[in-house]
Amino acid sequence: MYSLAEENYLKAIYHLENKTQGAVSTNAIAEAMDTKPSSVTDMVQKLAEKEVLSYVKYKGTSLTETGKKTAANVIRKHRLWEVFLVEKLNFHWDEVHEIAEQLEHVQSEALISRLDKFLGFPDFDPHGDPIPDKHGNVKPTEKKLLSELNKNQKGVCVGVKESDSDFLQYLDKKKITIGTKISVLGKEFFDGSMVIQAGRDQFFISKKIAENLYIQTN
Amino acid sequence: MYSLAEENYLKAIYHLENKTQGAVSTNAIAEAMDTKPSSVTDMVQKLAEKEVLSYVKYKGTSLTETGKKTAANVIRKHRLWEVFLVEKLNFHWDEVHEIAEQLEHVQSEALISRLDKFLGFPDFDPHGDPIPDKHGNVKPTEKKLLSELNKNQKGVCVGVKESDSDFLQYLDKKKITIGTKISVLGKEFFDGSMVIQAGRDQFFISKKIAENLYIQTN
DNA sequence: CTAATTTTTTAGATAAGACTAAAAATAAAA
DNA sequence: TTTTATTTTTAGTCTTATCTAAAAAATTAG
Repeated sequence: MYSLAEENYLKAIYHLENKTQGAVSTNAIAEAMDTKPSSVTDMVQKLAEKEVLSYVKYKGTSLTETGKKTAANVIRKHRLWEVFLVEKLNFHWDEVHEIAEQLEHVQSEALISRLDKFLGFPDFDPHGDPIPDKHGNVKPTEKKLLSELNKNQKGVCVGVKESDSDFLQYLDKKKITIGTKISVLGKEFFDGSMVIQAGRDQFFISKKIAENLYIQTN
Repeated sequence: MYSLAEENYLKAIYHLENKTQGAVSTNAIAEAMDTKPSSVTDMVQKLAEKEVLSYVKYKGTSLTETGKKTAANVIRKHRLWEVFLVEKLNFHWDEVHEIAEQLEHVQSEALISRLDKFLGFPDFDPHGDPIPDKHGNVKPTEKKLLSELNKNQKGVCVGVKESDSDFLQYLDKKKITIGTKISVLGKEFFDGSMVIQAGRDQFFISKKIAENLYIQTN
């Protein structure tokens, strides 16, 4: 269907579209893909012919519906494999990205739908990012940083912002993982620090920690 | 390390070496890979430079120790993934080959060793073929066709010769699968038919069936 | 509103892997 | 042992995806 390179371009453009608005610039794609702008121009022209994106010279590109669906499907596969690696093979959150980058390109509808079932139809990957459904739809989620919550608000930990190794070890120690219920017992406006309930433990966390944890509140 | 194409060549040559003796001919490789002999010559010359095989013009090629190890490793990955697909994702024996052809090229030592553990360190793939260990060694096994056994001999079903869809359904119906213990209760020399005990059931099978089932007898 | 700078595109080249057509070895037949 | 047939290799092309260097738009500054 699509080559490995094409899938990677679609994925990168998809992510860039969700990060900023308007058409995606050639340079931005080049940087995201760690390649040269001239290579991007070539590829983008090819993908435009295939109608997965629209491209206007000097103006940038944006994915068509087909392109979005295709990209979301690659991302779906990536995230399902990440769940597999962490849940079944006991990898750590921060070890799975590169492997999933390879697994995401394996072509087989049947494989993915069976994997999905095997994993219990997960909604989020181990970093808390939502897993698109088989039609490429991502259910919009109320994902906020813990630091945005106020006293007495609560939610479920769905991910981290930066998956720094030290930070992940901290979370391990505090037994915070995807799915852990968290409520804000107190918040200090002076420094942004909080007292929270995480699972059945209560403890103090700094603003830096709170700004690195994603919470789903709906 | 090695490209996808290179890995596929090594794998094909490995299989061909085990099927016939002496150097493997260019034409044989071309047929196995469904490509043209001229392409094979190119690739084989490249692989000779990399010292994974030795190649003498017009005389054919044979894998070096490094080449054998590399090929066995790809085959190891292929077979482990097949076990995963059948045991964990409930695919049928005859559906997994193409998917495993893709998965076998995913590069990650850690992934394979964890997968191996997750699957309980299997010795055989769903077709009964032995899984090489991490050093590329295949333990020699006493694999015979059921039709070669005589009265009162027994063993364990380790695979099928031709994985025809009708045949697999027959095995399903008879509850014969990899690991099923089989003993020959009676054998008719006239037509090669047998009465066997398979698991806890006893029944009659034709010569055609017996010639299609691999049994490990040691 | 020109000039300078940045961004983007074009043109031409390269490497991997495959192909076709033709040449060279080897093997088989007469 | 020549001749014929088969196998294998070489030479030259093609495609995909990349690159560098140079040209062309678009932006920003003066």
